[in-house]
Amino acid sequence: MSEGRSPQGETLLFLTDEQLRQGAEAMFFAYRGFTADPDRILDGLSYGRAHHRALHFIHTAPGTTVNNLLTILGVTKQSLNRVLRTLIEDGLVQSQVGRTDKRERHLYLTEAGETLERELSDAQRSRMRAAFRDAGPEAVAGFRRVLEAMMDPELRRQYHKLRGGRG
Amino acid sequence: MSEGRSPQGETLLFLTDEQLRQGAEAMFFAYRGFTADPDRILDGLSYGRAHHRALHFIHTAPGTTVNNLLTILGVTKQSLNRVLRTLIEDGLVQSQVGRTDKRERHLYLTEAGETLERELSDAQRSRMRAAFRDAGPEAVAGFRRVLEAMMDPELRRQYHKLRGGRG
DNA sequence: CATTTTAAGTCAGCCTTGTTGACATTCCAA
DNA sequence: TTGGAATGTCAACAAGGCTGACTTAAAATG
Repeated sequence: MSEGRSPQGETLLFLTDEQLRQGAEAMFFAYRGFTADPDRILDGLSYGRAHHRALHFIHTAPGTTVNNLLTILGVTKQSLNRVLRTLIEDGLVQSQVGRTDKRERHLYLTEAGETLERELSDAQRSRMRAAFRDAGPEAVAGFRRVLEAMMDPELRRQYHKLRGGRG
Repeated sequence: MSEGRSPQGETLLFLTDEQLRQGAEAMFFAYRGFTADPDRILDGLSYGRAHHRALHFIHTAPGTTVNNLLTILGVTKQSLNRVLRTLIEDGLVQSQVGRTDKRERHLYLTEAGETLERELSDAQRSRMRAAFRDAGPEAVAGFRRVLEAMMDPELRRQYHKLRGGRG
């Protein structure tokens, strides 16, 4: 498809409504694939996708506060609390009172939490690895560029913050 | 397959666990953006994301049967039926008994249905258009290549079937 | 010091959207 | 004529969102 050599003069075929519609459907179908493998694992346990997301981001940002996690996940504290409570009860997540500000709780994965997080992430990554490999490095770069441009500015900020120093 | 200049010798940095994790987070944040605009419109009406999906795919594949739509959406007939019933009651979707096989129902958008579908899709597309434009045609091609590689084979088949003749 | 604000947690109730299971109807096809 | 497929419907349930109201503790601020 259009290898845009000429930003001005070209037909911009990739911006037609039909192309955009196709892109939307690709997002829909791909997201299903993206969540399918960890979902299968979670089905066996008494957890859902919400638990996976919490584990994922606590792993990524260990010591994060509850408030910070709320912002990242984009849910209410009541929703998150329901998930977090079971994870803490089950010994997958540890909540630690803040040292400088004792109102805050800092969240960490326990060893068991890390183990489950790894199992879920491995399942998810193996599909992504195959997709990335099939598509090649340049496609992956484009993939990321488009996804990033699609985010809300506030979420993009969060995204960069998470990857800061690691990316 | 891999575009790479040096399939063997290169570091394959884009396949490290950290890079894959970053890709997963990009998917998560971008999908939020992807659904945000139509969701805002739906909030006002008494509809949800499920209604949007039904409208979208009936628009894309007019005359589709219920069973076909079930496969595409990946939900149970009971779930779809609940959504479909309200759309039909509200005069957005028309269900037509099949001519050759009278068990089947063929689904079409009414004029009102087309109007709402367009409103929702326009909202979604305007963000995608901006993202595509920002990222450029080559990035968009990569974006689509990766998404397609991420789909379940059965869904990829559905995806191609939908775009057949149009894509 | 008194007051206000912030962080977190909790309770109750509601909605959407997914699920199973059971069952009826209609109609094609062997 | 009978079996099976496609559809529709009813009931019940679960996950995971939401709002609103309220408490506790601690920090920040006047």
